[in-house]
This record gives sequence, structure tokens and C-alpha cells, in this order.
Amino acid sequence: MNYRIPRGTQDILPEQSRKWQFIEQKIHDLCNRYNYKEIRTPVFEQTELFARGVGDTTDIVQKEMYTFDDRGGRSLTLRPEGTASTVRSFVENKMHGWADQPVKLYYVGPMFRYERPQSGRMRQFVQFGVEAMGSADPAVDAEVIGLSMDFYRELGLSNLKLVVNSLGDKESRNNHRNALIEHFEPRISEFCADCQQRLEKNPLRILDCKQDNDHELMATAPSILDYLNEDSTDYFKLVQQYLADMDIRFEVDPTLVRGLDYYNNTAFEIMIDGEGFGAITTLCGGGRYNGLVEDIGGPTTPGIGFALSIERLLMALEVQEISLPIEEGLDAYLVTMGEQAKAVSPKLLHGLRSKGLAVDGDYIGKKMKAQMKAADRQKAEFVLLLGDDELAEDNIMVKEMATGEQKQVPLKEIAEWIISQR
RNA sequence: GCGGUUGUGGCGAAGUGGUUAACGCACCGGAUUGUGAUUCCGGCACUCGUGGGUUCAAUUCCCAUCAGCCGCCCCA
Repeated sequence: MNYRIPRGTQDILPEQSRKWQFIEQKIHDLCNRYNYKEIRTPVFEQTELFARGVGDTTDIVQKEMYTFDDRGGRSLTLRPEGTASTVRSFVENKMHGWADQPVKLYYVGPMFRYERPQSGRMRQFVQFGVEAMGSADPAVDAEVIGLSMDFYRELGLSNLKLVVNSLGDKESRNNHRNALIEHFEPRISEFCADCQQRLEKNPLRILDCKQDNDHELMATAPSILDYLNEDSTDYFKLVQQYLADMDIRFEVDPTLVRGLDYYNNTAFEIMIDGEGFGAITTLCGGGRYNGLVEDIGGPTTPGIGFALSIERLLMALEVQEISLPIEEGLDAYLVTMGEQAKAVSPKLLHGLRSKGLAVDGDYIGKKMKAQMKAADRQKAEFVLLLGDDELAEDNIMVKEMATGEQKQVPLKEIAEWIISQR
């Protein structure tokens, strides 16, 4: 019986994990500049939190949650996204009372959705997300969008398309909702089963349906932009103005509807063009959720955020052939010959490492030639050769791999010598 | 949940109803008793995802199952 990795998950092996570390570091640096602070919440929560927070008309809640009962009979769910958890923590820790508002948080961590795996879609995947709670200033919307665009830009991605829309405030949404129902209801039987469900629960999402995309009623459906009240219109205009001021290019797409129920006013997505993506074109999605904190039991608090997938980012980097500036290789590799030299290698390696050098040596009894090959493979800058001859004079032979030059250095000075060469 | 496609050594990849499963790369050893290239020589799959069936005989045919990849739905 062989064990296998669970479906839709992956091991991230060293070659890849270096990229992950680089990207995670970039996230921390970027968020620090924008003054967003990291929050770490559990990977599971009460099931009810997601049902209420994400919205029970969503696919996520209806068919994609990893839900289980613990031994105490509590229903728990592996988090399918990060916003609900963050908002729960905001409420539970009374962050609305913190001195600095809005509260600006970010997170990086695994999310879980039970889906058929395919390109750009895993059952466990990692999201980087940002949430700003406590301000209804359109400048925050622009800041959050700007942060996400900066992230991709600083990693070197191009051909990104930022799409924004406004779903309006409660009043605008309601008016639009009624208009949509009025528009589709007489002929709803011509639509797919999903859309017939959507008519009552969330008619907005009919516009998002790929199956019925070509139906004539789609093209003539009332646009949300025509139903925005004055507040929502002004708000959306300001967001656009700020984006333009920041030299961030975007398109307004009135059919952009985010799949989660909690969004209102600003919604946005970052898409990528080009071959190699199959069905996946959305790298990042986000929007404003002014009612969510209240829904989850907190005081009325506006909020906005986004989430993006590191896996999809890596795909994008791959497709655009962008190599991250990753440092690799050892400062030195110790090659020993003979029992005596082998015997002093633990002490020697430990001493070098204690002084901050990245060094390694042989542990499987390789012949000298094989040790040299290993040093070469592992991109050691120097090889330290230690045999009976050197040991007899308390020296060590050091060879610079790039030039082939070598010289003897007193054994007890070798660490300083290498450091002086860096 | 639905559909397509694939599943042979660490990786890539041939192959056939029948005594020993090509080849390439990588790796290990030797030629070269203390030096990373190249070359040459040698080594490296009781086994062809798993289970069952057909057959005198199956990696090769059939069924099931699992998994990967891709698409639909939906999303990050």
C-alpha cells in the first residue's frame, strides 16, 4: 500500500519553495510600506461563520466547503477564503475600538475548497489578501487596488487588465435587483436551471452566467450603472478619479459581478491576457463589503479587501518567463580525503556556519572526484580541500570554482578568509 | 457534479498476447591511488497506477477503481 498526496493538493519542493519564500517576502515588504499589518487566523472556523459571511447562495458554501464535526460535535469548516475569518477576528477583538482607523490587515495562508482540480485550481491553495476596515473613503478603495497592482508590477508581470465596477449601495442594489427580476422573469424558463434559481436569490449573478451568455435578454438587461443613486455614483467616480491620478489604467465593466454575496459599491478584478492560462484569467478579485462586519455581529463598519492566489501568480510568472532574483549556492563545500580530515569536518563545518557562512560537505563516503562534482552542482563559490598534506601543516586548500585558482590558507583563518572574499 | 485524455525506472520516452521490457538524461563506479569539463567502459525496472476478469500465457485485451492533466460550472 502506497500513500499518496490528497487530491488537489501539492508538495512544494525546494526548487519551488525558494520562489514562495521570495514572494512571501515581497508581500511583507509591500504591506509594510502600505502600513498593513499581518493577521494570522486559524485555518478552520465555525461552519456558521462562512455560511453567513460568505453567503449561502454562493457555490463556495453550497458545494465547496470542507466541513467536519470535531469530537465535541461542533461543526467546523476549513476556511474557503480569508475575509470572513478576518472580520470575525475584527469583531471578536473589538478592533473597531483601536486608536488607528481604518484597521489595515493582510494575511497569507492556505484556503480550502472542494472542487475538481484543474489548471489554476487546487483544493488547497494559498491566498494573499488584504482587508481595510473602518473607512468608507474611496481613497481606501484606490489604495487597496493600487497595492494589488503594485504587487504584480514589482514582480515584473505585464499584460494585466484591471476591471472595476460598482455594485452600488443597498438602495441602488435593491432598485437594480427589482429591475433585473422584472426584466428576466417573463422569460426565465428560457434560462438554465442555475439562473432560474438565481432569479429569486441573487439575480445579479444571472449576468455572470456563461451558459446563457448569448441570450438576447442579457444584452438588454438593465445595467447597474443606470441604477446607482447619487451617493453611489459619486463614490464610484471618486474611485476612478483616484485611480487615474495614480496612473493606474483600468476598464469599467458593468457586467463584473463578484461571486461572493457580501460585495457592494466597488468590485474589481485583475485579469491576465495571453496563452497558457487555459480557462483561468482572474488573478485577483476584491471589493467593498460595507455590511459584512454588521452581519457577523459587529458594529456597522465599512470594509474593503482583495484576495489573490500565489499559485496563479506563479503560473503567470511562468508563462511570462519571468525569473525571480533568487540567491542560491553555497559559500563553500568541504572536500575531505582520508579518515583524519573526515574526523575534523564536523568541527570545521560548524565553525564556518557559526560565522554566517553557507557550507556543506559529504556524508555518504563519496570519493574526492564525486565530492568535487557535488560542490559544482551545488554552486559552491569555493571548495575547501582537506587531506593529510594540509592537515600536517594546519592548512587547508581553498579553490575558487569560477577561476580554478587555488591556494593554501591556515586552517584557523579560513572563515575570515572566505568572508574577506565576499 | 459532468465531459475528454493519460498513467512504463529519479526524470523524459519506445514497445509487444508469449522465453532476458529499447533508448536518452540524471546518478553511481572505473579508466585518471588528491581535484568540478570531455571521452571511453561498466552499473542502475522480479516490473509496466491499483484491483479483478478473459487466456495455456497479459505491461500489452476487457471491466472497475484511483490518480494526473485539460475543459464545463464556478472561482483565487
